[in-house]
Amino acid sequence: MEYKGIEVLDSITVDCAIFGFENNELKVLLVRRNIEPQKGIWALPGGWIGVTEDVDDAAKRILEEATGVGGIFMKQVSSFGRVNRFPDKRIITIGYSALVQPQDYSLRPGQDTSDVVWQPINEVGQLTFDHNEILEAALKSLRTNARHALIGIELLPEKFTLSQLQALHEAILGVSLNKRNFRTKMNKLKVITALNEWQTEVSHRPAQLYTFDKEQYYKIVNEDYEYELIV
Amino acid sequence: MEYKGIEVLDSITVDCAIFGFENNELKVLLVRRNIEPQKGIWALPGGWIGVTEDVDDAAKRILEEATGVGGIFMKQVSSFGRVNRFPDKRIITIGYSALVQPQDYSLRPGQDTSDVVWQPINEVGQLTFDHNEILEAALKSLRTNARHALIGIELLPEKFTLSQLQALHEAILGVSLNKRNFRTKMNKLKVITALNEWQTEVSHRPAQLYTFDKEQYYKIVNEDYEYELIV
DNA sequence: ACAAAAGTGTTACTATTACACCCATGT
DNA sequence: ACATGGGTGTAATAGTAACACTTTTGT
Repeated sequence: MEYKGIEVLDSITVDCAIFGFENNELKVLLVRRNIEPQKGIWALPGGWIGVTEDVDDAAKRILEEATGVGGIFMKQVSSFGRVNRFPDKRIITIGYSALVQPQDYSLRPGQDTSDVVWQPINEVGQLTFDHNEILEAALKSLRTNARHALIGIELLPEKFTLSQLQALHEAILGVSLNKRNFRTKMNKLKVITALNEWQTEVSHRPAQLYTFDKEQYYKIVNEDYEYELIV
Repeated sequence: MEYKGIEVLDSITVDCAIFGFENNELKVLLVRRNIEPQKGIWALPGGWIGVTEDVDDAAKRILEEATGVGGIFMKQVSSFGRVNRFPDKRIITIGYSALVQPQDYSLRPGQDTSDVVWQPINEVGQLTFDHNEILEAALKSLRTNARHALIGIELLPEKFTLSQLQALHEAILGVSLNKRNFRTKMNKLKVITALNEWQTEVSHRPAQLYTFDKEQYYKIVNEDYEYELIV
């Protein structure tokens, strides 16, 4: 099958759940379809896979087309293969997920979309096809990571306060956490480093700024719980 | 594309990593390819997806064709989409995984395979295409479950001893565990129930038999760590 | 002085880890 | 009697959870 002059696979697509954190809210990138079927309905950004393109690369390209920025690490979530998930035609889709900082991106609709927005995760309505299901799977994987305190490096600015980090975890997990214990845990994990800098221009005691200890952070991410044995 | 008289998708396949536990060893089901390309090379059982068949159902059917028994729950592991993973043709595959008891199955080669064997996990050599990678991903997911003590109900007989259960965990995780602590943990999780029955005809103190508390077992499985929060 | 958010002390409880030891059976 | 695996007691340490309190800023 050909699409925009490129030979693509005709029964597989990629759909992306791109998460951002802004104003202490977890948001997801949605586009409004400007083509049939389901024209006008909100959807996760998605697209076809080139015949000579790795699926991981297709996911990156599709994100880039939707947001204007590339080089983001896309993680595969799962594939979705029910017969009737897409009307008229049999299409299997592979769901991908990524975490970014909305302020780094200037959104512009792609060729087949009329709008692009950062939608608060609690205000996502009915999406097209099985995209709500894909989004749920991506969220679940995000939560699994957050429970192990391995989230934030992509979603927060270089310097951040512990309250911001806690708000992020609360937004992702959808629960409220105990301040004292959250801090104890973060310190114990050694994934953050205190800077000799403080917030300014706030009408209360300024919070100390922190950065992620990238070495320790990625060390834990790559271990991937491999050594977390029972007993 | 047509295969054995059925219309199938032509650039997607399913490959299955089927695990079994026998003689205190973790094993995986391998088939020897009897068609080109890579005829004669060992592989995970796999096949095409019917145009009117859910991908999950395709996985079940393929397992059934390889082992002669159906109705097993197949869990999706991941998809594999590198351009050159399959020679000559662009094919993306979706990896599935299942756990069974080898003694329940009588193996017979399918139409495109010359042999089917239960291969000990430590004696798996070079497989065809990227099947070693698919197997690794399936194993990793299996280990993640085992670390949370959520393994065994599919791999052990109805009644089993705690030593068998421990041997299973050790085989999957590839480590040795402390007997005392293993038992304490299993009891605490309440996923097993002691029976009023003991081993017979062993030349040492007979072990007490246990069953899984299915309700508690599946309750934990379905929670899927959803409530295991940090802090 | 007060509001607001940052940040710390402490305690009770639960889980993990590591050893040492006892028990019941067949030979 | 002893070899073999089954099975338990216990104590030190580490992690979790809950709550109360102090600190520093702007208004």
